[in-house]
Amino acid sequence: MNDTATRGRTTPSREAILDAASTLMSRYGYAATSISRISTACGLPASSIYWHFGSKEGVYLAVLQRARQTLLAGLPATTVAGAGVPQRLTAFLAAVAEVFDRHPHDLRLLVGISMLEETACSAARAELADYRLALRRWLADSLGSVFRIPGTSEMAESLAGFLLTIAGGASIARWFEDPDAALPLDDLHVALSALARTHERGQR
Amino acid sequence: MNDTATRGRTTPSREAILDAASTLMSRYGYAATSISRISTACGLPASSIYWHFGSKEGVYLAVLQRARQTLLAGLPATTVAGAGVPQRLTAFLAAVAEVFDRHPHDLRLLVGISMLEETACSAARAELADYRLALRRWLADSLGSVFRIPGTSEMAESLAGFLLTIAGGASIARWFEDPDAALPLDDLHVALSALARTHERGQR
DNA sequence: GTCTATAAAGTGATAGAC
DNA sequence: GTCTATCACTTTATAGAC
Repeated sequence: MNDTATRGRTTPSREAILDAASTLMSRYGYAATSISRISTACGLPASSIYWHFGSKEGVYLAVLQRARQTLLAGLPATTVAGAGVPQRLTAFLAAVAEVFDRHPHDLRLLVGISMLEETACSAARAELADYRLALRRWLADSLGSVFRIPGTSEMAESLAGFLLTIAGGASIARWFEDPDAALPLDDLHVALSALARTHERGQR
Repeated sequence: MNDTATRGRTTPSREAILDAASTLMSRYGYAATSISRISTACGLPASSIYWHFGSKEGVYLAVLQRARQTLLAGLPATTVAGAGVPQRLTAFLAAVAEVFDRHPHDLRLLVGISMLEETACSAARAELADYRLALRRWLADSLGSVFRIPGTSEMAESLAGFLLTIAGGASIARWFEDPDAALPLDDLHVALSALARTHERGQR
């Protein structure tokens, strides 16, 4: 990928290409999404795609960056309101579920985008790692607010990791079994409450 | 895919092709794994691959079938021994973790194998669904043994679904972050115990 | 910035000798 | 069952007119 990716920040045609590419890639994966399919999907010739993004990997990288921005921009504040821990936990989990429901597309790009070991350039790997890290950060800070502890505490980090794992697993389940599957909110409430109690007792 | 896939059940060359194909597909996904790469990896010409499996989809299907058999054959008995529920739950989770550690390859085929919406034939979709269902069945029966309830009870099924989700999410985490990441056994013990108590109280 | 045209390589799949 | 050779097509990517 050369530096042509820096040309033209948010022109309509660039966005149209990214729309087509992200739809196709989240559906079929990186390898199975060809430039020609993107071209027919967005109506622009292949050479325009190369002019904007330089290479197929350049398209992939731009798709990931936009997906990350979209999803992170849609996250609510990490300050959770509510009288007690159970109420705040319920409110927080509802917010998580809403993000989960609203962004199946972007989450699939994060979670299920074909294999990465050789397919993607290191920039794409870094982008995905940042993506995941930002989600984890948001979860930990929000959980800190729920339990009135620092978001950087071991407990908040640990609970965030557990929740991120479940969100990833639920994203798989949604794709394998039921496209409308939601997060198991009740189970999560019970499980996170129990884990929090264990942490507070200092048993870990 | 034609019926040539039924020729020769377990000849050495057939196994060699499947070894190469499953390694490549679990690493790079279905779309990014070409017949020629399989050919060079196993040392047999492309035409031999077509003679054995009829098509690329035929190879994929055979890979999935063998992965399923391998993984399911390695599952321990669903009867869990131990004095009390906590002991049996610990023993069971250790067994799950061992399967998780021992079969990263087969689990990746189940979980991460590129996108499926159009790539795979319906036979492959059915194979994957069966695969997942069999795992779920084993989890539910084992959990039934742990809690001394029927494996078909709502509680066992519900806990199995929760655990399967986490195993899938952990498989993602293993691939994204840490190749040696294991299942969060302590967290799972706490979470499953709490969920079981909630079920037994009939609160769900 | 977008168009047509095309190069160079790789793809799935097949034919036919042995 | 495995080999070489090959077909028809698609792939990524570029050249150059407008």
